[in-house]
Amino acid sequence: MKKTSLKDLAHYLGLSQTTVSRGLAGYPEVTDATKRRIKDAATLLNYAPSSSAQKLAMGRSFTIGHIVALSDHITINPLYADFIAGAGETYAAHGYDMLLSMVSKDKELDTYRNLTNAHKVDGFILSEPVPNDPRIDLLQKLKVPFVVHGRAHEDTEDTGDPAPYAWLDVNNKQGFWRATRHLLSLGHRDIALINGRENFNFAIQRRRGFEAAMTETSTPINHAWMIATDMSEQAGFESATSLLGSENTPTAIICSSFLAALGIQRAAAQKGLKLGRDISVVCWDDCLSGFYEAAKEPLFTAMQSSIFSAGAMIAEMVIEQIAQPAPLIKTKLLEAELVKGASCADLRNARL
Amino acid sequence: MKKTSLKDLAHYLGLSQTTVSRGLAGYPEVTDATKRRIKDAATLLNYAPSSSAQKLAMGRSFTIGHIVALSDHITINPLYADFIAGAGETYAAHGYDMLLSMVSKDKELDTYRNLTNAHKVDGFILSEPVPNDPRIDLLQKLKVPFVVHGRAHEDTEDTGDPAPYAWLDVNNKQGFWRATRHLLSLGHRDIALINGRENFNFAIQRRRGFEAAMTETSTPINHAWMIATDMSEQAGFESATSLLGSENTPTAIICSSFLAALGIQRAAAQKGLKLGRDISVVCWDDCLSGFYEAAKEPLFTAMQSSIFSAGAMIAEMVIEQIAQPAPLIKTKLLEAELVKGASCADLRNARL
DNA sequence: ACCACTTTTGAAAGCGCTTTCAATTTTGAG
DNA sequence: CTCAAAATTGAAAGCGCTTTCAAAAGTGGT
Repeated sequence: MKKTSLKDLAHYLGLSQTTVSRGLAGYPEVTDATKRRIKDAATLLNYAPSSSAQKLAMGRSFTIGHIVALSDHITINPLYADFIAGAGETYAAHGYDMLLSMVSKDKELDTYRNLTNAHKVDGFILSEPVPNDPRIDLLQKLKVPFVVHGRAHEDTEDTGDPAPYAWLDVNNKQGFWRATRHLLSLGHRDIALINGRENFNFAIQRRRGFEAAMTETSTPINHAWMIATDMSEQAGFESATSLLGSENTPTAIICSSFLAALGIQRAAAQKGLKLGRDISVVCWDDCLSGFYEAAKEPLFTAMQSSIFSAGAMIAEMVIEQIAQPAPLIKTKLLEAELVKGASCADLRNARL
Repeated sequence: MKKTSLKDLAHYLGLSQTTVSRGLAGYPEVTDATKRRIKDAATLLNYAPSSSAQKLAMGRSFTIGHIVALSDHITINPLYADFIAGAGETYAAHGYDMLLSMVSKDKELDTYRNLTNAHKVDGFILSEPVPNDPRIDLLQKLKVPFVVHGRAHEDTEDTGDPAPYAWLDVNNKQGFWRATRHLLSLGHRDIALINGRENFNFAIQRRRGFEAAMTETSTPINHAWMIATDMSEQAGFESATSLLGSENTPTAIICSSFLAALGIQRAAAQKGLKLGRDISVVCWDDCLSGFYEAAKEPLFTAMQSSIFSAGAMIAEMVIEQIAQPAPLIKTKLLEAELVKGASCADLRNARL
């Protein structure tokens, strides 16, 4: 059976294409009665509008581009997977599609250019920005809507001030500041930091938050206890093993990922230390899906910020920006939420 | 500056749209000289054809759909990420785009239907087929090209016989048969299996390969040594710890993933056993990117089969199928390659 | 019954490309 | 030179939709 076109449908109904088109789009000038008739016939004849025709007529593509640059070794990490899952769900809900383009690093900028010029996308999401990111310059020059996940420029880090581009980021500094204050308020003073590597901005910001909280409470910082490493279980295990191995050990550890926290737990267990009694842990938790058993009280006290919903929100942001006639630049700074788990000891009621 | 259209370009060149269009597409009836002229002007004016117009005119979308169904907890595992990275690269090389749609399980079939009816894609890649997969039925009814990664039907497992749909799969049974024979040839008889869970077909096939090799050499199978568990580092660690903990231990372990092999290594190390001397390991290796340091001799003896290139090959397959006027169903069975590493002891030269 | 509105419908002009078919130019054999 | 065949170019008809603008139909106050 051949594909039914709008024309076929209109002919079948004895109406004009105009009316049918409007009816399907839900325009108010079409009577509810005819709208019904149209929709029924559409399902009956199994009609679906041709998206390329719609795109051409409307001059928009209803597609958002995500470009991931592959280096020698690919980097679609689980964080990114969760992120695009969140975005994807929102796109679907708004009738948008996601165009995922995987290209080698050297073709990256060209790909942004081509997708834009060919009108294949109405906007972009840009991930993992680096300082003075050339992609941002390019997209601004191309005048195509885009939202950055994270921030590329230092100066906007703390305040969340309007920047020349739209972004969504989580307040990493504030998050670790709060985590540190929480431990301090429980009476901890010997606090270690197992952070991510400082290639990307978020790790720097988290360290600053930690330092700020320590400094403003006149708590001495032990620099031997500040570690910047991978955000993996193994790295967490190794770092914690070394921290807990010396004679002088911290009473609490702040770490940058849930996975690392699991490693810390393993290291502690191996040394016969109990989490939340002998050693306290607060971790950053991106709420990766598939990591937790449901219906359980949280294992770790954590600064939680779902990367899935970050994806969803950023998707809303591009869609909104596309809808705006004037280029409106919005930014959004998410605050991580302190969720108390069973991993922190209160030192103020010292052993009775 | 406004977007340059074909009309603009033709006008600028003093040629007709027809000629310019043909020139850009590389048709032979256009002189090389004018072709040059056209291409130069195109780059000069920064011309890029509107993809929606092209799609409409040609009746094709040059887009391949990948649909991932999200359950409560999302499952974009690193394997799938590598897979679509491989596919994505091939798409880019052939001028195709990838449409990645993330929808909840209950909307999955509708999404296939909609994308097809709206002509948003020219074909699909279908992942993780289950027995009697409804998606396969649907796509066949819709008469849209598609290739399945893996096989849904038992009966085609062993022979690679033509099935009513196109697929690409790796010969899991043969792979583990070879791995087992390899260990047997080195003099091992006490071989354990740490397999993936048997929800999906590949784990069943691998077990069968193992059993076949053992049976045909009249080597007794110890069923207590056949474990089906997650394919994670932790699961590998735990399984190996228990295998190596009893008084009666295997001399070799075959396992279903590189990650699990790492866990086995850790368990062995903890018990003071050296890999390739005290205990031998062969693993299945999907060649996930980002897991190995470059320029190193392989850690494990493994059955290697790159999932990245599986993605690339399957992409070629859909593209080819789309190009065929008649619906041609091709299947491709990949053989994993036995790569020898440092993880296997040769028991035939017993301690001298 | 009439007029001035307000609703509802439709004809037709795009959107920017590909492609058919016809027209024009070039080529080369006689 | 001539003329048929080959090579090159162009006019115009779609592809299937949206949307402008005009026409037709309905509404109600007098």
